[in-house]
Amino acid sequence: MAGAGTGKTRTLVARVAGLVDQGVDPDRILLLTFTRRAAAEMVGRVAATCPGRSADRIWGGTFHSIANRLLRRYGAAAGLPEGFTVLDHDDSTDLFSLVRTEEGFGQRGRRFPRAETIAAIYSRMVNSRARLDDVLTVDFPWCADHGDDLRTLFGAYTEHKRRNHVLDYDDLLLFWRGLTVSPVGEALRCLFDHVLIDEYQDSNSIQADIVGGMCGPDAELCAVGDDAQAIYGFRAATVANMWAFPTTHPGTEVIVLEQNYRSTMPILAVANGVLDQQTDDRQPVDRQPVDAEAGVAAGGPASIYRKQLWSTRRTGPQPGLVCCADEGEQSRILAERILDARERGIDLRDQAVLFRAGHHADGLELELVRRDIPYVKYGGLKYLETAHVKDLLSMLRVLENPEDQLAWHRVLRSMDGIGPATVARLAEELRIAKPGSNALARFVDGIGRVPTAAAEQAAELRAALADCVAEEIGPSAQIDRLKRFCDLVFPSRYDNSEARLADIDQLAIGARGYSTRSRFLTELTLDPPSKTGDVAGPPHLDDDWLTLSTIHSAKGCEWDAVYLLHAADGNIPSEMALGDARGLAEELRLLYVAVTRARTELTVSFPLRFHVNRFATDDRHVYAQLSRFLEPLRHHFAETVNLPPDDGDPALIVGNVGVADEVDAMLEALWS
DNA sequence: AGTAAAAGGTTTTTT
DNA sequence: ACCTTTTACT
Repeated sequence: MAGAGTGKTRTLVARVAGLVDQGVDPDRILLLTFTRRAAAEMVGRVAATCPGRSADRIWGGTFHSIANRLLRRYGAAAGLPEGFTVLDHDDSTDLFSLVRTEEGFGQRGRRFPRAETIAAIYSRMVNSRARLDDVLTVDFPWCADHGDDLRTLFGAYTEHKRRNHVLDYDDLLLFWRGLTVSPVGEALRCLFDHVLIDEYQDSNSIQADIVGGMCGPDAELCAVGDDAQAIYGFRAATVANMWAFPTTHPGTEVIVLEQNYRSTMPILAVANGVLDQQTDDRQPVDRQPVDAEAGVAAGGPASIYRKQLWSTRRTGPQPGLVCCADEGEQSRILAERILDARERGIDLRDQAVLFRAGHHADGLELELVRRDIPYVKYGGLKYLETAHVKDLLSMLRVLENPEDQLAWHRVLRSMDGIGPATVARLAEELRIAKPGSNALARFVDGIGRVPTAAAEQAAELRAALADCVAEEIGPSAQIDRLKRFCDLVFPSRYDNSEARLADIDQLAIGARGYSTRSRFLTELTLDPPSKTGDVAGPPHLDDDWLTLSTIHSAKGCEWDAVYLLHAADGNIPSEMALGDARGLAEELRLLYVAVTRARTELTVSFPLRFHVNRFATDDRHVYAQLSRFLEPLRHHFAETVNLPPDDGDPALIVGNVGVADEVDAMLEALWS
């Protein structure tokens, strides 16, 4: 049980390294982390600590990637072929979309939830193991009318997946859990002597079952987490796993870490002040002061410690609070402060700007570009999610698995004059999804009639696929070859086709590091690059760049100087969380995560004026106030107020003097 | 019958 | 800015 910055990761790494040093076979250690990046880093650190012990053979990864590995090996017991395909989030959304049209929803004059929403409802239901009706009333009340249609849809979706031997992200966990309670379970439990889990507060109940199901009677289990940093409730993660741990696993020893090795006391004062506002009373709070030295408590029934972070870094700059007139002002002031910090010797790489939602950084990005300040943004729209990249990946997937219906649909649909109806006919003629029909060879051979508008494009596609089938050329060259088809198709499909074609070149460069197409594709679905341009390695930026990140993506990271943007009520806490106590509590923890990322300098800013909704074409705005969580902590901050001088642009309102009428009369005179 | 263009709506956060 | 639905056009 470890507070922010108290060395969770270090502890896990040290423990694993210790085990390996004692001669434990690395193969028999399972290390579950929240991201694959974290896994790679930790395994790397262990390997560095004990060289020559093949520490890189540890089973390290996310629940999903380990599930993937185990199911490839033991999936036969669950009726899975070795070569099953994994659907990433977008694929399952596409599949919902496909099934939805097949089932003919939305054609009855009433509006139906968007495919993305349907996928979200489904995933929420599965991961929280709640009944559909409850999920709808609690989390998606605006879709409650469509309960029955959704039932039909979910059935069709599942059938589709099973028939085509594909698994979505949720299935990976469900099948893994299924294996642990099946006759194969015993074999799985024999694989590992040690199971370790990072960020346990963000696991869901299925994952908790898996953890339990993987531990044989002699296995040693070690979980690390901070209940105050639980920020994935929207994904059905539950801190209850952590609280219940001592009960679920009798004989548990609870160790509490409270000393922070990261931040100065002035920053921790804010963090502690945020934490003090936790009111969630489902949370059993054990107020007894914990002896930081001994740090050990009996593992009684779920007990939790209200942590007070402390540090030996007693002094440091006072955190700043900046109140700005509007977003433009906020961007300007922050850019200046960032440059100033760099002057004072804090590299851009040691600074980060954090925000609640991806689009909160839009204004700042403009300002950074204008001032030539290099930055990398984490979160927000991902490179892989852009339409044209998905187009190209679909072509690779067709080559890899000619029975991949989703990929075929996307590829065929991209040509001119081909819509849903023609795609359906082509799928029939090519016998896609009929095992053994080899739709790819049939297509290359010229089977499948296309409308004249698509004739030239289809010919090029057939040729390109034929050139890539043999795989005598690597994935990068295949992408180059397929791009010639894109050259024909993109101009009519996208309005900025040049930029998109350039992206394809980037993708080809990124693929150079992979020996086979299959490796390239698997890597991309299980570990989608988290920042734009990640596929192609660091973009040609200067060596030094600033980090922009959502608070969620910043978990586990730290910087010397941290700026928190848009800290207005309605953003933090998000307007959508105001409804219930659970959501509000999570927003508070989110703020806690944000402020504890800072080592030395912390700046919080909020604009007084912000727009009502992000799609707005008008200029409707409201006047904002500081986040309710920070209001009681104002005395911890050095406050600056930046309001525009009063002389600028006074809103002079006089009555309507009929200018429009005059203009209209003048215009009409031109034709009447 | 089927595609393409235009109109109308849209709940953050992400493995 | 994107997705879904409706309408217009071939």
